[in-house]
Amino acid sequence: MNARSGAAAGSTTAADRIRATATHLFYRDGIRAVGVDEIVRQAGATKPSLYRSFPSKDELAAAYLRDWDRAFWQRFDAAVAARAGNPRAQLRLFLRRLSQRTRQAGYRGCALTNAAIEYPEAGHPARRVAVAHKRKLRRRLTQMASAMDARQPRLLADGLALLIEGAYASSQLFRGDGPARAIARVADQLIDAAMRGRG
Amino acid sequence: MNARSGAAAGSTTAADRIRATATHLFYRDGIRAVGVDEIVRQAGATKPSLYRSFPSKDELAAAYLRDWDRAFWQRFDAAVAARAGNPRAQLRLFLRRLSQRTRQAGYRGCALTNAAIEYPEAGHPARRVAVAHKRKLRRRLTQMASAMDARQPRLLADGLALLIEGAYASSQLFRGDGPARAIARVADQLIDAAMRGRG
DNA sequence: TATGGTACGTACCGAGCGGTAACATAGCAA
DNA sequence: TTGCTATGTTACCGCTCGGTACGTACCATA
Repeated sequence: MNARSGAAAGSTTAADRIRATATHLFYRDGIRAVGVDEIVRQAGATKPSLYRSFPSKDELAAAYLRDWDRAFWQRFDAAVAARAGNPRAQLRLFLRRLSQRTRQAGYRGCALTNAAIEYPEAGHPARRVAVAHKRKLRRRLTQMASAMDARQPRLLADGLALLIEGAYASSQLFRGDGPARAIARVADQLIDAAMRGRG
Repeated sequence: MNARSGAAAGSTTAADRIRATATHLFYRDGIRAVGVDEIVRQAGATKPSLYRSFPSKDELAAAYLRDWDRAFWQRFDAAVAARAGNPRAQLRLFLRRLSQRTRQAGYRGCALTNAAIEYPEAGHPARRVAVAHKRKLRRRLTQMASAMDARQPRLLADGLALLIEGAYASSQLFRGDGPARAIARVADQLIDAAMRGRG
């Protein structure tokens, strides 16, 4: 009889429960702050089960971040699909939803950014995932800026990237009514500036 | 005979060397990643000396962050003094210097933001210092936006705050040529937008 | 030369860390 | 019945963590 009480009671396999519990705890408390004992305890599993499915805690963290990356692009692509053919509206929708998320209780910013800050060491598995994600985001933003026919697509993309990262960080410093609430309006000003004298 | 080799060889007292070494290691590796043993070892001191000067590692971290806060406002006020009476120029100078700093080797963003991410728990001493700092910064930015006679000072201040936090975070994800390089130009666009139709 | 304060080191504590070895068990398919 | 897969159980490893009880060298003053 297991004492499965935590985040993953419904899952079937131990690996799934461990992954789900790790996701919950890593995001809430930070990766370094959470021990593997605590993870398996809350998952209703044991350490050998963890190490049968993941070669190390670092790799478990990397898996958690890959999950996050996947979920991020689902949200991103959902906004893109909802405003097909209109990159400016796609961006606006994504940012408005992001701004709403930052106000939710328990919001702790971007797991990938947080992990990169927790693990500054160059080759760390968690860091690798984070860096790859951010590069891809920057590319996507540049493509969208180009599709909008912005005057300097790279400059607009970088401005938007700064706003997004700023929303992630500041939402952890101000609860609820921080600067993140302004991101959609401010992004609009940036896009306006980039479009001035265009279609 | 002590083996003082690290960051604080010139200092006289053990407390000073410990503080200087902690600053160096905390900033480079993160607070959680650095043990007190490593600090005192590199400071050429011992743990009792640490705990005579600081009640706990958490309070040592808080002291480190208070130092950082002080240094930040020195940089900020230096830019203000160099462009007396011209808040827009003050901001531009500060951001240009910030953008340069983000490109330096070993730059790891804002120690206060990093600490807040490492310690999400509400009452943590390190977090307290970080939150107080960010509130003060937001107030200062709002004052400057008002002094510029911006249309919506709070909105401009929040936009600038997002850019600044974004520069801190993204400079840790992209080395050298990340979005942070654009912060001064992008901030100018925001200020332009806020001033449109004004003096 | 005795006293007292300051500054510091030696040696240790219990607890937790990430990770592993050896073995038991339950369920299911051939 | 056999064997495979997935899981749990128990016990352990070496190491590091933050933190402390206690002893000591030095130095100024009297």
